[in-house]
Amino acid sequence: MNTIEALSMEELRRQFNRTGLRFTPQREAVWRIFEGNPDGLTISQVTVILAPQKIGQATVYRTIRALQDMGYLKWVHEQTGEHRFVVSRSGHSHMLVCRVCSKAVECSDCDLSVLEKLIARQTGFTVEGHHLEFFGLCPDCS
Amino acid sequence: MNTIEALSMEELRRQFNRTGLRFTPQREAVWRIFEGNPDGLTISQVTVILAPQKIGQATVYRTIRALQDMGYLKWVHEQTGEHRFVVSRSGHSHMLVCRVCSKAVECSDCDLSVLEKLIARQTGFTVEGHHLEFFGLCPDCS
DNA sequence: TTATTAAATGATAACATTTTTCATATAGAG
DNA sequence: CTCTATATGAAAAATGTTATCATTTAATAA
Repeated sequence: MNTIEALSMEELRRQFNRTGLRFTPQREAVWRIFEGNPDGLTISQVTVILAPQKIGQATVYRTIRALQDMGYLKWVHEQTGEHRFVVSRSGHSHMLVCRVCSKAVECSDCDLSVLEKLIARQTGFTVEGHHLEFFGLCPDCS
Repeated sequence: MNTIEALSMEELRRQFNRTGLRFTPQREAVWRIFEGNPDGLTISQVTVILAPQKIGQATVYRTIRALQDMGYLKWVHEQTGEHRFVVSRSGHSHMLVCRVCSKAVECSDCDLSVLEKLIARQTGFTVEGHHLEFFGLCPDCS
């Protein structure tokens, strides 16, 4: 579903540097965790995984926020209300989450522009964007 | 936008009782707060408003959760990450939130069924539902 | 390479949010 | 009116997030 090729570490470093941020071993470690877990992780999960490497939770929070700001991570809602963060390879996209196994896939060809125009006309709002999340059952859990 | 008539207190009481829950003065007070604030409130705002009436925050939490489970409240994201709860009078609907003044309106004629079918075909998922939130500028803030 | 410096780190504290506990009160049913 | 399971409120506990600050270090430029 509209997947662009994997991001190289050097590319990611450039993305960080472009905005005046530094690409540290800790940040690389956080990114690797997400790359290795396509269905996403909560902040607390990442914190636990990286604790043995002595990477503090403050760093995890800061890095996830940075990756999110750069558009490399998207979040979806957990049933618990917690946020789970998932790697996003396409630009703007929506998440589709399995209610049972929490598998998450990205779908980016969902065109809501027609809907946005309709809503704009009906409400008088200037619609700037949206957050859309689908949930259901993945093929394995169906 | 597809608004059904206001919910009477007796009706709300029946809804509570139907699920084995009790309709208490505290729960009525919480509901009244939401009815009087169409743009919604965060939990902490409700807590502050009801503090003089000596309604504990635990009760606020419990009541909001119940109202949410019954479908009478929907939440939208605050820029802070906090949830703001808004009365929902139509069955399924989407929220449209102003980035500046936080005005929130509901729009329920957004038909995503076509999109859901498309996604189902592309991913193999059984799509059960979605959460959709629009944001932008309300007419006053444009 | 090396020096410089602004940003990042991690430990801790501070803060905020949410849930639990439990003795007491009370809504709803009979 | 009585009875009982549920709700309440106050406080504590648990959980989640942000801020602080001395120290380290990535990136830049000499």
